[in-house]
Amino acid sequence: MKHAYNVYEDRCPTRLVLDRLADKWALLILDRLEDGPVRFNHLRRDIKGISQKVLSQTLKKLERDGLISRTVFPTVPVTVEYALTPLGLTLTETVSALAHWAERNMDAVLAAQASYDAASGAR
Amino acid sequence: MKHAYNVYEDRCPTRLVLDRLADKWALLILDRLEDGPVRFNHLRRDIKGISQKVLSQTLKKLERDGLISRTVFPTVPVTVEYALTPLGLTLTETVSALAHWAERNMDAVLAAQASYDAASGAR
DNA sequence: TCTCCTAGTTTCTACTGGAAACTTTCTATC
DNA sequence: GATAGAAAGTTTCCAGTAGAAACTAGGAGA
Repeated sequence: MKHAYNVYEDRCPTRLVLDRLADKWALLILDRLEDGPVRFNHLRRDIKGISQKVLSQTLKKLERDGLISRTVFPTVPVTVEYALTPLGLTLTETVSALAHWAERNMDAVLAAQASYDAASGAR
Repeated sequence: MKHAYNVYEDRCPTRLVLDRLADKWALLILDRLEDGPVRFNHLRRDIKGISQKVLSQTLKKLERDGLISRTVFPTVPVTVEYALTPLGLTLTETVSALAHWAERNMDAVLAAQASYDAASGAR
């Protein structure tokens, strides 16, 4: 198994992937899809604060990268379902680890921010 | 163990943390610091393509969040060393998993992009 | 007929990223 | 003595992107 790729290199294509993953909304979408397929407006409602534009842009990018699939059902008002691909599935463990690290360590981060702000404010 | 925090909620402070971690440069910096303290210009040289402005901004934010520490040595031209804090250390496993997922799965992503572009280009 | 549902696109503004130049303090070199 | 270089940034400018809100389209239901 050769590892010709190196995230520290500029021109390296892994930078493009890292750019995609290093996106708050992309992480939340991937994490939300972990439990099964979800429709557009359902995602929109679940992921509080995301706009329709950014949701559709992000979904399109994730689909292009082969991380999620888009299935259209010709129902009455057309239904579109998004789901993780096998490739996307290999990512969710890492992604949810990141999201839940934030939940677990929130208190420590808030405390650090408070003491940092107190120190620089007193300057 | 209470989990009052939820990344899917808008106003939730975890969103702030997720915003910080969902940053290409922050991830690369944390990953680069995993092996020990590094100086400013050393980081700048190692992480190809980062600008001085963004490097200093990102370091400042990570320091504020308590993930890295900044130590100034009053040497001839002043030397500044950045290192992971214990809190930051708890993140590196996850962060490097993300960075190296990109390296491992690059080929699959590039293939997916190519077939996606071929399909939509033929439309 | 009026309104809501689906899944988006469009428009506008405000913020942020990246490139390049400038700052400051000291050492070493010509 | 003047010049250049290295450390760690800050400042300036421009372009691209995020977010908010309105608009599209084609039915279903009151």
